[in-house]
Amino acid sequence: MPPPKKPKVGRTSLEQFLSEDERVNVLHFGREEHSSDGNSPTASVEDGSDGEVFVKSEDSTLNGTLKLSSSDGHQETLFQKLFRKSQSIDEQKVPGSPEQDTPSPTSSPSADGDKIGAFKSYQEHIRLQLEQRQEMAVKAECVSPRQDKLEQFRQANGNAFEASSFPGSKISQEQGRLIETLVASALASSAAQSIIYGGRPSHGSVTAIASLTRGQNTALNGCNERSYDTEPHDLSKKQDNGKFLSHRMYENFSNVTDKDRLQNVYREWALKHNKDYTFERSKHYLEARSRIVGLLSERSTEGQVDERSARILEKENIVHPVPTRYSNGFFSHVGVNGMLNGYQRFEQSPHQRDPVDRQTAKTDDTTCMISGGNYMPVQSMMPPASVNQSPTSTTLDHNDHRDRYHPALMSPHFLTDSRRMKSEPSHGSNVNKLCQVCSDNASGFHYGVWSCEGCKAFFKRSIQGPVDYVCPATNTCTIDKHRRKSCQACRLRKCYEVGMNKGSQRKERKSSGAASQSNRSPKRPRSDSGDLINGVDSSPTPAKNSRKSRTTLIIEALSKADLPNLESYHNHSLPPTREHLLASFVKLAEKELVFLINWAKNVPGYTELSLGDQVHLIECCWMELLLLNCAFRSMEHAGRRLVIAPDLVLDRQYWSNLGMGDVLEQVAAVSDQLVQYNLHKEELLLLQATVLANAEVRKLASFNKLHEIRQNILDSIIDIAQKYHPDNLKHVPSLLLLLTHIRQAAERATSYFQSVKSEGVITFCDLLSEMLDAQSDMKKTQVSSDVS
DNA sequence: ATCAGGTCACCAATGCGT
DNA sequence: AACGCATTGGTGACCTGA
Ligand SMILES: [Zn+2]
Ligand SMILES: [Zn+2]
Repeated sequence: MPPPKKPKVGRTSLEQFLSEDERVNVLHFGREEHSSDGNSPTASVEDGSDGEVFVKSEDSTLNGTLKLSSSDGHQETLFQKLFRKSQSIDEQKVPGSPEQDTPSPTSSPSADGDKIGAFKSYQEHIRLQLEQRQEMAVKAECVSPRQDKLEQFRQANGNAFEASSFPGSKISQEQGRLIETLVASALASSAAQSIIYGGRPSHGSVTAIASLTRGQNTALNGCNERSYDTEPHDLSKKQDNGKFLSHRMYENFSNVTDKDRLQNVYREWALKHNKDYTFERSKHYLEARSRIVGLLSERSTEGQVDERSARILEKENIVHPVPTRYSNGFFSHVGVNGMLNGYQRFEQSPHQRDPVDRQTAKTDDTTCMISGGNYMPVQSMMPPASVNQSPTSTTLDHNDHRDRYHPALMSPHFLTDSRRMKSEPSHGSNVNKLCQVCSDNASGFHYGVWSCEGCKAFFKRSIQGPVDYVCPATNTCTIDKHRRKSCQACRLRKCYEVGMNKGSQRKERKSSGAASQSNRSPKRPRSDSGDLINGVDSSPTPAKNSRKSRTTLIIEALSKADLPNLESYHNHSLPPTREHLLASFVKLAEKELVFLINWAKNVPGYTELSLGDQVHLIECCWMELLLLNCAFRSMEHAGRRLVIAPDLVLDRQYWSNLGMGDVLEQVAAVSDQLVQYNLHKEELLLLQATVLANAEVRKLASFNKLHEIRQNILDSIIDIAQKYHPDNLKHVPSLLLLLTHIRQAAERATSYFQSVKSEGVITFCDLLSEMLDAQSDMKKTQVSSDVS
């Protein structure tokens, strides 16, 4: 028996994803309604004497970090332009914020002076602030702090913006469009940083950036009739519980231990004195992420990433941990009695899995636990190191060999099931065609893919009835002719991965057969196109045409990997309590995650990023993508219902049952906006890709590549918007603005998941746990590496 | 001819009784 | 513990109809 898995105790909630800076900032934001004295040491957006708006901060390094974090250095300038006061952000003015009540470490003892003294005084400064805010929060009432704050700000500054605000203003349409675009990009970037820095090693810029976000949003409120807000939904509806981010964060923050606090403070301080800070990962980064690495490393249809990841894995000597326990819920739908022929229930006897399908069955005395390696073929890209040699494993079931063959003894004789000899496909057109799922001989073009009878039937069953497959290993099982029965989950995943689709019919395939060489139609529905477009760098062609065609290729690639709408199999006979809903929710999230990771591999260029970067991006944005998809699915309900899954549509009244009512409100509001923008499916695909490509702004190892990907996707978005919304110049920026809300919602949701996980009531599967732990792990390692 | 969907022999796994 | 038997449910070759 595998040892029971220790529940990983993480930090409990939002604090997990907020840097000290951001906490402080938001806390302060919440506080200001009560103390309008403006005695604010944190950064905030304020109007200057003549309508000028600038960012002030306690932090003298603010401007430096802003520059550092905005990759091209344009945003500050653009932001200034937005408010027509190009001189507004004055580098000299910012640090010396006159309201500062405590000297900041950078303003008094300089970096070259007594650093320890500086640190201590800064530490003390933070401590005082914390105490102050704790007091303030106790006094705080159940009023939406930000709403008041915004209203206050609006009243104070409305005129300044209205003077030349759009619409119906003196500003030309082009100017208006430009401003919108700039705001959108600035927002997207700042929000990106907010979440990233929030969950990870903090950075001095986050305060300013968070403020920028809010400031811009608020400013926009004054400018734009669409009335964007820091909340896309009606804040007045939320006054009843009054649990806004700031308050909740305060609650969580006040639980941070002194040790954590000091660590954060030190980290912050260290970072502030290191302007050349670059984003680095621990060398054990990938080790702690075996599952996502496994998924990312799995042989894709194009098989590009595999050699590299294999090398990395080998170098890092990654051993896939044995999955110890899975949520019982995952098996609750496996048949009436939980019986599962050919796929033994893992929770009961993982070691009894069909020995035929084990690559390493010959080591059955030591290796019988299921691990990713067990299912890897020798020629698999997964290195041998991934085979778990856990001594804790039990023995294989030898009684069940019967007519089975040993993989090591594979021979044509063994490979043929004598009882069920398949008659060879006689028709000439299918000859040479292999099943794209299992490489058996394809019997035809089924569900949009060349596939064998078995995979066709398997997919048919999967889309017909409720299925709830869970991979007992690491979602990296090899699916081939002989092992396709080993793991239903991976088989189904592979089906989707190669493009199987219920609705897909073969259309323009007239001249099948021998004519395959001659008609090189640009629409290559299958894998060969993947290889072409996965390299974003296209051959030198006329710019316009290549961009157009690139858009087509990108959209084709994204469509091919489109995320399926997975069923939740929520038991509707159970009362819609928090636990039951959450259990289904979490279960669904894990399944979606698997598809998500495979989806990402189809984003053109993604697999060319370093493996570490791939992991990092996914970790940053997985929840965003899930929520964005949810918003899209829910479009037909106009914000009143959320389609968590096709079989789980939640009415608004139940949203709070999940304990994340605010998150769902946000998602629903975004969904509603998507309806207004008449979002097309192709646009969604590109937005998803945008979220992924924009998940990190700091210099990753593959920074240039990522930048290139991002640019290409943005080009495509613009192209598509012109196609579907030629009249609406604001369409693209509007969509990008919505992403900021999605990011915020995702931030909240992730935090909430984290706290749910730490409660221990609901079992989180390993992949999800890994994702949730990623932030805190990275935080820790970063802190230690910073300190050292 | 092609393909989605149905059919059913076959098989593995399990539980129960002897 | 070993065995036979019944039951359940996944698999895939084959069938059917559009
Ligand atoms: Zn197949
Ligand atoms: Zn699997």
